[in-house]
Amino acid sequence: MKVTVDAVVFSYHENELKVLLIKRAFEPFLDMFALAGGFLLDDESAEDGVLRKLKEETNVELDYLEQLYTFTDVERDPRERIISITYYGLIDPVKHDLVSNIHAKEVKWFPAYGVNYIPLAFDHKNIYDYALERLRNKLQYEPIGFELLSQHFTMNELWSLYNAILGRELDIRNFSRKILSYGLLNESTFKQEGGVGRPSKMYEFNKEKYDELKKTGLNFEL
Amino acid sequence: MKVTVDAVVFSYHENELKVLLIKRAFEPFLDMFALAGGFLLDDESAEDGVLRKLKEETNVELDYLEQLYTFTDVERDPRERIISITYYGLIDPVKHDLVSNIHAKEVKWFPAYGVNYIPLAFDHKNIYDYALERLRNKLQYEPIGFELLSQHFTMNELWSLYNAILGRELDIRNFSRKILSYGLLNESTFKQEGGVGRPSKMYEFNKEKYDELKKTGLNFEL
DNA sequence: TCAAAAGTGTTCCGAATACACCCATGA
DNA sequence: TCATGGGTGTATTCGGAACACTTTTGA
Repeated sequence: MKVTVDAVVFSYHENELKVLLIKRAFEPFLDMFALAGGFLLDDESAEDGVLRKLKEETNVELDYLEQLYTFTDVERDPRERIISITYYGLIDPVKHDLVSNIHAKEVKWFPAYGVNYIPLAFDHKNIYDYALERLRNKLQYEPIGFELLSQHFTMNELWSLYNAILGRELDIRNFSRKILSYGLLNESTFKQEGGVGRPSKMYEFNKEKYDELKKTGLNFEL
Repeated sequence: MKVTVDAVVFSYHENELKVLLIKRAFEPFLDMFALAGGFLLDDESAEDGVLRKLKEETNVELDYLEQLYTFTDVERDPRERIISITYYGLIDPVKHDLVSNIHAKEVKWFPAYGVNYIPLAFDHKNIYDYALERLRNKLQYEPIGFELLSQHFTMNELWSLYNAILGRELDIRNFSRKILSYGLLNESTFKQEGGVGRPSKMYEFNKEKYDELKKTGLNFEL
């Protein structure tokens, strides 16, 4: 039985959630857009396989990777029986530059909410939907939003990201208070540059603190 | 690459959460306890494969089945590269009778909290831990507790089940109010039999109502 | 009529929400 | 000094937690 790995990679830039798609350079589904991915090798774990394929096909390196689901429908691949172990990944926007290569005809960020209008190869639409739902849920009870921002960010940027992904307008004052109350953010020495009005404080996510709190049973919410 | 499916099957009887294990009849790990499972066939989905293997090895038929995680460590099987798609299942206690067969030397329910003291084959201990954690989490935000009870049950039985799985004593009055507030339980025409004191009302889970409410965005909690 | 367990009502507290005002900065 | 966006404080509301009493049944 053959096994592939596929990844739904999200990024947040231009005030929008984006997803990484490639235009297929081979049959089946030649020239159609699809998730990055490919066959898993015998000497690598699925995680390693995903990272390898992403590097090959898109040149991105992830900051966060989580297994999503394994799709096993008998008919999901027109060639033969192939199951797919799927992942979703998050990436720092400063790393979002893409590099063309022989594995794909095109590599591109698509607005996440426009993907519905693009036909995708295989059952990749299902996988994408599943990933988006998972991202939305997870965002609300795990501090993963930071993975989609640069190391130093303003509260407003974090808030905009939450609004964009959750699709509703949160009260920024309550949001800010809540986020800060977990003590997971350090004030950064960076200063916001440009823009009118009072410059915002910048923060950075304190991963060590998070790992420490997780042991004692932190429950992050909203 | 070979692919197996493995299942962590939970049941609740004798006021205890139990897990289904089999004693292996073949190498490797001959005579060791392990999860039910086996190789996935080319013409079946993973779900179908799990149900087939469970039927073969233990004769149980599940009321609830959910994919857990796919384990892909290169070294997880001493024979060769084998990945495992794992599931957890829940079963109505009236169906908990087990049947011996040629696929396993023994088929047995173990108290869930005693599994730590039993060496398990392969990486099945990891899988089991993962399943228990998932069950605990899921119990608190999806109405799956009913799947572990008979069709007709008392509020006290449901409450005991929650206490046993979550490992803490909930306030039964608040618990009862909360559960009933979702309107997912129908009062059953059954009457509790035997026992001292005032007989309890019996309820049954209304799955149709649940499916209906889920569409309009129910969020069950605790 | 008594014991045992089921069932209902009420108070209290804290967190979530909604909302208004003050502050810092650059032009 | 003024416009712009950042930051803080507070009243209100709602749900969760804690807790005590009444009801129903079988013996």
